[in-house]
Amino acid sequence: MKVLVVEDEIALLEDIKKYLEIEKMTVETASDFERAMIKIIDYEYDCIVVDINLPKGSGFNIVKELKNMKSEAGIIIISARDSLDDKLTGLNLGSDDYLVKPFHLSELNARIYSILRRRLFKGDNITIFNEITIDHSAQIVKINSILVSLTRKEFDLLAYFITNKNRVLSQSAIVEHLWPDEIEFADSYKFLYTHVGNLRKKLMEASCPNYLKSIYGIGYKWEEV
Amino acid sequence: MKVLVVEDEIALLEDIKKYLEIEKMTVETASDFERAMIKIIDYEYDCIVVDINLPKGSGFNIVKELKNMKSEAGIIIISARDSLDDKLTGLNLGSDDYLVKPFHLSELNARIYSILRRRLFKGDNITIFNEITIDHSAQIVKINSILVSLTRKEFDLLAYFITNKNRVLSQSAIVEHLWPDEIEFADSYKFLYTHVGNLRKKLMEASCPNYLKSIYGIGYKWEEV
DNA sequence: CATAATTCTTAAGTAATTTTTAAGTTGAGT
DNA sequence: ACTCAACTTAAAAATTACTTAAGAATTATG
Repeated sequence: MKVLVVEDEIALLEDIKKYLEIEKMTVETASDFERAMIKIIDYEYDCIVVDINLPKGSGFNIVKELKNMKSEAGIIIISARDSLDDKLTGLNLGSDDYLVKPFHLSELNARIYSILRRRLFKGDNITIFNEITIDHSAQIVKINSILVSLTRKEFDLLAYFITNKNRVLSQSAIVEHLWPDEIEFADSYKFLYTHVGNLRKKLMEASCPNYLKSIYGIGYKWEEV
Repeated sequence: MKVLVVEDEIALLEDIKKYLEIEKMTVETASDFERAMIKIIDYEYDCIVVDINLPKGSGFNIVKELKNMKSEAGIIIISARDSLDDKLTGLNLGSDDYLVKPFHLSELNARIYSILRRRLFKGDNITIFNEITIDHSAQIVKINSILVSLTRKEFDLLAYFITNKNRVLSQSAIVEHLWPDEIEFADSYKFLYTHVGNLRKKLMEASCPNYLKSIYGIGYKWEEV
């Protein structure tokens, strides 16, 4: 796992580097636009964390250049500005995530892992669980070869359950996975019940056995057998 | 998750203890080098949070001792000094993380969990006691490979007993651990009897030997052999 | 660009499960 | 034999989970 961090505040840069290295990533750093571009051209990274406010050129230009190069790297923008405009500009240009300063290093770490996980699903990626077939790239689910129409949240839920089968998933873990942006409502799981309920109903209508067990006080578990 | 916090500022020590207990960790404390070493020798911890500036010996020596003992515990150093030297000394000695005062308790919590996560990849978040297997992350208990369904209080009780096997636990210690919020302990421990009773019944139904001894007038003890 | 259709979220009411309370019974220690 | 601690049981209270339906917010469509 190779990460490039582009940031001109040296103290923060060092902190990020150290933290990510403890998390077993290979981290390289650059503190201005030019050096960042040199590294980007020379090496392939899995993920690039870039500050918007840089000497000698905006971080947005780095995102643009990456897209021009058709780079496969995930992009996380960090910025002191919290304006919606900046967020949209960043995401429109093709960045994968946007983090407002100040943030916890653990949060940055989580988002990098999230990008990697998404990366794994790229390409024709098909999961099969008994009578259920999930085509992640096409967002299609078939049960006994018959197509089941799920909404996006329902699809994400099912995919998350099945890729973590036989493990107990806490409601907070599920919520954090399905709503990575929401932090405030992390302890309100009311809406999760609705989506779980809808998913269960659709699966039942497709005559799929009930694999999804509720674990009272904790969360859910998708059980094989 | 068992954590030892070594810190001589009592106020900070108490704050940390409270915060981590809310996060469902079992926390023990020590305020000087000697007492810390006594606890480290006697019990196994998953993570040790240690201040560098201690009465009767530097925190660095604790790290050294831990490494000499080939302890598996994760180590987080906290210190007021922000010098790179200290940081490097700490990390070179084999600590996992370094936190500069003042810090947010949530930050400390995140780093402890980070250590726990790393530990998870090593496949070690499972406690085994004879025929009993406790999976702490999944909150699952198996006896002779058969899943036993426990409520959360029952699970917490069993986990607390087994992680403190062969130690006499006072009722007040148990109550304080399972109900960290309650302040009115004066009203005896009637409810503990109920949960202990329920736990015993479930264990017996799963044909588990009776390891849990009552110590008249004091509390309970989970006895090996 | 406005409208329709779908999906997501909120809210309220209900059901299921766990926790606590309370009262009565058993058992240990003096 | 007496006293207090420990245990059992069952029901009330509290918490957590589910269902349903309607209001927002998205997305699709003409």
